[in-house]
Amino acid sequence: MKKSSLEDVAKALGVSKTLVSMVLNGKATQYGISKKTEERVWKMVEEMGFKPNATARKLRTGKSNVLGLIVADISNPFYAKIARSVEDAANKKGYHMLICSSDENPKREADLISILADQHQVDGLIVSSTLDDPQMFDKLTLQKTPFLLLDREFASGLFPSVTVDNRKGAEMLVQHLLDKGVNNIGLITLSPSHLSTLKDRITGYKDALKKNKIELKDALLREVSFENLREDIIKEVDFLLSAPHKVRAIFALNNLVALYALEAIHHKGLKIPQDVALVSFDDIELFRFTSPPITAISQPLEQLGEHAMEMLFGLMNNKDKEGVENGTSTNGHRVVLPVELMVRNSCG
Amino acid sequence: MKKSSLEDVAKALGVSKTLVSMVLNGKATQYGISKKTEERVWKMVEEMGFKPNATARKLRTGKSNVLGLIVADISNPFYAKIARSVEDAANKKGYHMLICSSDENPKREADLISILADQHQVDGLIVSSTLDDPQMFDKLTLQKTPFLLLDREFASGLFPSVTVDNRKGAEMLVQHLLDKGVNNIGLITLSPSHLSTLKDRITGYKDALKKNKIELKDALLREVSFENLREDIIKEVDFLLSAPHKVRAIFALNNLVALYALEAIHHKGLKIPQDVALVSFDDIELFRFTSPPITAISQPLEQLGEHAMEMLFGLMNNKDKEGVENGTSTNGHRVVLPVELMVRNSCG
DNA sequence: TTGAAAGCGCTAACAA
DNA sequence: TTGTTAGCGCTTTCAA
Repeated sequence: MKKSSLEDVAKALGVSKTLVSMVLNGKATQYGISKKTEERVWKMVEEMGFKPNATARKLRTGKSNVLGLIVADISNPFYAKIARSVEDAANKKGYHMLICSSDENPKREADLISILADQHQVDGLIVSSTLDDPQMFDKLTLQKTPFLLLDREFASGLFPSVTVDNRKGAEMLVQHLLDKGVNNIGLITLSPSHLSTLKDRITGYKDALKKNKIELKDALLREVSFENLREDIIKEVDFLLSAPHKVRAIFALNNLVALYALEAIHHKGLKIPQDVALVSFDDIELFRFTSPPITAISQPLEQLGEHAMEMLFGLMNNKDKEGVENGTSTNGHRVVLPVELMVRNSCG
Repeated sequence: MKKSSLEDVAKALGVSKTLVSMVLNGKATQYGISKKTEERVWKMVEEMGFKPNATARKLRTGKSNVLGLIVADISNPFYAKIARSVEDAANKKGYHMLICSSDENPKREADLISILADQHQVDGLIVSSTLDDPQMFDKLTLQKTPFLLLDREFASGLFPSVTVDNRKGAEMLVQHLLDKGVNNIGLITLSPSHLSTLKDRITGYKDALKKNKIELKDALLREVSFENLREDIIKEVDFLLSAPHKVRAIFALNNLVALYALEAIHHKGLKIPQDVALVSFDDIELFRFTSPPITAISQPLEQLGEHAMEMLFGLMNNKDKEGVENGTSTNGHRVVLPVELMVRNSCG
């Protein structure tokens, strides 16, 4: 059973492909096609089970109704939720998602961007980028591929982006610890350390200390590598909890770090929050179930997806309107969403 | 900066499109193109940053290097892990994934299948199906769209599939409880109840009881609805733990059920495992962190993806070889992977 | 060793 | 109100 084409439908009806195409694209009235003919077309389309070939359509119109999404790791619940929220928002507009994981590997991400944008020519691209160098995005801008940065942005702030207030979130988290009377707070971040999310969170940490006139000790800012997370974290937790620092709290810069830190702390036979408090960015469902439940910063994931789609569609439409020059400024295409402190029992 | 086409490259070199195409597809030697010419082509391709347009290629060859994946919900960590494992296996062969969530909605799933297979014409399709009626898959078989069922299959067993041994897993879980001396075990499954995974797990539960000569009480088999999970589970947990049944253990048929059951039990102020034991299918990372950690059946997710891809590629290749009639039998295209019991502290 | 030309299935400008 | 035709960018037969 071969799939039927526009031509098959047209032949079966004894009309032209044009006619069928016009009806299918809802342009029957626009072209003044008689109601009767239109109905005949619809009936035959139904009968033959005809579905327009998206590939051919794309080749002709340049539109595929496919968008690309690149995240660090789709199996990380944080990105899985983001992906779902983006998927839902896209579906509402008739789009589907090509989803790829970069594993925080810049080379891989650059390849993926090129594959999605240049080869598959997605209609739009959403990237939670791990790149340090904005060159790939300059290229996308030049070749007018609509794209936006999700969750992470570049220092320049020149590209359209939807992010959350990482600085503020970190500040809230640290302030919460200070309010609880803990002020010797170790921080564990991870490489690649150029990520805006991580930098902003560190800034938030510093801001909170400064506001409370607490001395910043650089030795308490630890960095672990993404490739060697587990071992590194065990080491750093050990370092922070031992003399001379003996921190009373650990601020994990993302959910993965928090999880491994939690294990490391338990492994040392220490109690949370009695012996050490633990807070994390990236609230994930898991944190409600740990012992004790972990205080974390929750991000409005559904809104991230919705805003991202709205903005991307704006960019996709703008693309056609030639007059508008957008490339040197984000033209208001920059959204920062507020975050929420989820207080649980990991800080006493 | 417009993207360059084959023609642009050809013109720049003063050769034909054919030549460039042949070189690009690694057929230079096959067609006896001179080394010198080949090199000139590669150089120009590099210089102009030319990337072949996958859409045009697809239209011509019928191959897009895109595969479809439909799961219930990509934000469910279980499916997120599966998706990642499938993505990795696909990438190794140069393929990328269009990923969609069906929300256990049969209508939605049928639509998605049609969109991916008929409109986008993916080269292959992997479905963790929520459908009761195999009709959609009969259609795919007829129109020779390579596909396979992942995680869930149909009673007929006629379609290619990669699943895990759900029956055995459930039996192991129940046997584990029995070994611990708990034999009054309530089971919570969920609708849609026709899913092979759920049915097989229930069979496993029954088999374990039978082998141990324990009477099966149908009243202990509870079903909650996917749409109203939380409330239903609270109700059923309540029912099972109260007189007259007063079960000593609850077997959650999947990870979502387990999570809500855990909350419900905690909410009632009961202790696990002292007051009631809890076990679950679908091991997720979260279960290691709950209090207490939950004993569960772990599935070989990476292997699921690998086997799925291997089988799908087999089907995709077979498709071309006309002689082979495969449609009435799975021709060995049916893999059932073993599962593992992860004993933790939720059973005493 | 290379090129010309057809055609994948669709849309849209133009013609009738 | 409907049809003819060109062409999106590529691969592939056939010819040279």
